[in-house]
Amino acid sequence: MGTEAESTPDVPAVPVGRGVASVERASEVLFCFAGGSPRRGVTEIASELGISKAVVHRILTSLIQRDLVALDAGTRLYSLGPAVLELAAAYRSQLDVRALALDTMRDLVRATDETSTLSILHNGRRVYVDQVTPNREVRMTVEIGSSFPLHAGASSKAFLAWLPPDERRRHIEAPLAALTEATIVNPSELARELDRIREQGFAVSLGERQPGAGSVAAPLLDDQLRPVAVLSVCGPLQRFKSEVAAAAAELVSAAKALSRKLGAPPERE
Amino acid sequence: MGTEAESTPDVPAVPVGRGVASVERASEVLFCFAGGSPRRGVTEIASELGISKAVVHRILTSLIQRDLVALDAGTRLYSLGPAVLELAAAYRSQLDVRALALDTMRDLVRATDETSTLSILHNGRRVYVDQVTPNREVRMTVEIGSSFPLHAGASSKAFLAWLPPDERRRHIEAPLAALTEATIVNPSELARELDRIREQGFAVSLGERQPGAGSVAAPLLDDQLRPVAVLSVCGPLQRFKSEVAAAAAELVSAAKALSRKLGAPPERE
DNA sequence: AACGCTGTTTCGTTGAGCGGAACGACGTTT
DNA sequence: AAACGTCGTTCCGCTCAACGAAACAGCGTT
Repeated sequence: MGTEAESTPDVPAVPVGRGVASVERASEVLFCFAGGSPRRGVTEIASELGISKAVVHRILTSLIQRDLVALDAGTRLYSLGPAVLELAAAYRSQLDVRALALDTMRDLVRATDETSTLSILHNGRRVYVDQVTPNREVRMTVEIGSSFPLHAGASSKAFLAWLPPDERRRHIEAPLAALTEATIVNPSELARELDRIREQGFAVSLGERQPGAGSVAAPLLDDQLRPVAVLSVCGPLQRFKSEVAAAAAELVSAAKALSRKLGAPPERE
Repeated sequence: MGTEAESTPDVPAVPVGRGVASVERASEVLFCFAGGSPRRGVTEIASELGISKAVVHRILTSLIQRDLVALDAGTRLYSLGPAVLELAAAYRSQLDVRALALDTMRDLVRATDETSTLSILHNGRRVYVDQVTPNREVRMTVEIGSSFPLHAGASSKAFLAWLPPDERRRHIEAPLAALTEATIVNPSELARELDRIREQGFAVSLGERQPGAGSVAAPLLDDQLRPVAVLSVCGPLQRFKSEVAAAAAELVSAAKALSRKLGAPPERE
């Protein structure tokens, strides 16, 4: 029986019943395209995942039928297929946080004349799920679907600051990579920063994640006060510095209004 | 033995070897979220796909482990998970046509001051894979990943016009839904239009797919002269009407340059 | 309190999927 | 030009993992 204190916590907590092995292998195959070289052969995949060539080949054949994987007939190399776009479009359109936040994001852009973004937490990283950009010559844009670590940038820090203590600790204690010169890489300094963020209700980053970009971010909290998503306003660092205070004020009131719609109790003051 | 003239050509032509049944079922489960209600229960999915509840449950459990599917603990309803975004981001980043066309699209936007889009063919429909928008108060935007039928709109017609005759015929003979008042729904009229498009080298639509939107579109052709993707310039109908000729000229030269990079032979004239 | 509806789990049976090995198609090397 | 290496693909008998009917367990409703 023994506790679940495994040495390799690959699958953190799976109290659910058994799944289907071949489906999980198929998922592995899919994701091996996401990280690493985009076009790969059967042998390469098989050796990387430690399963037989025949199995990889059969799985790829199945995935091809649904266009989740594409086969270049010339090179005999496999890659992701167009159907993943279809799934992603469906996911985004049914993501209720996104639908809920969209109008507010438009308002934010109107009020600040800077870009507004929405991020969710996924797999220990932060992923952009939406953005609204202003009509300006110079404006900031992000790549929807791209992901970033949780210690750098305003949106990431906002997540960390409102995550449960144990999750927060896990991310702080991991080695903190310096994405830019401004990234906070000292764990105790980051911990202090997170406390301050939580106190003032929003996070600020000036080039911590990306050089030349600044942003303010605040969480959307559900009824358990867990951060469902993070809303941000961001722009080119140069001009954004002077806009931080104003943007933060708009942002915080927007985030609080959205949090209430998500079931968070109104501020007690 | 009998020929493969089945009554239901679900899988058009699969000369490849057998796949893995459970992987194909898992794909079915995934896609059932893409069409229809976004949040569904085990029983609903099982009855729709005609497989047992236990199997659906196990498949969902497997997909959850990779975040391809998410489970709302409260309602016990399943939906697509955030990992599909990850796959889509990977797909888009490795789509070579997209990388190839991006600079040209930026140039097009600069020259026309209207939105430029890139579409690919998938599953008998057209899917937007990228767009570049101009810095204007009023501008057109499309939803990346959303898909449309092949008979309405400039980009769709451009695909049809350059598809092999049999594929073209298949799409023309199907019932043509009127997406707007301007949609061409008469098969023979559409056939004539496609011939004209092919002759002049680009397609024009004034509100055929979406009311109030106009566009010109031209195909990117590979060495087999097959349409790999379609490039378009589009904008709000009101002002776009007067820009059609100029936009078309820019578009056609851009599309020809890209086609050459894709291996298409230079124009013989 | 009994019903009807979920999602979940159990368990014995069986056929689907596994994988080692053979095959065939290229490209490179000798 | 023949031999080799390497790739993707296919074959086929064995095995165990997935199947599905049925039982179970929560809910909300009647």
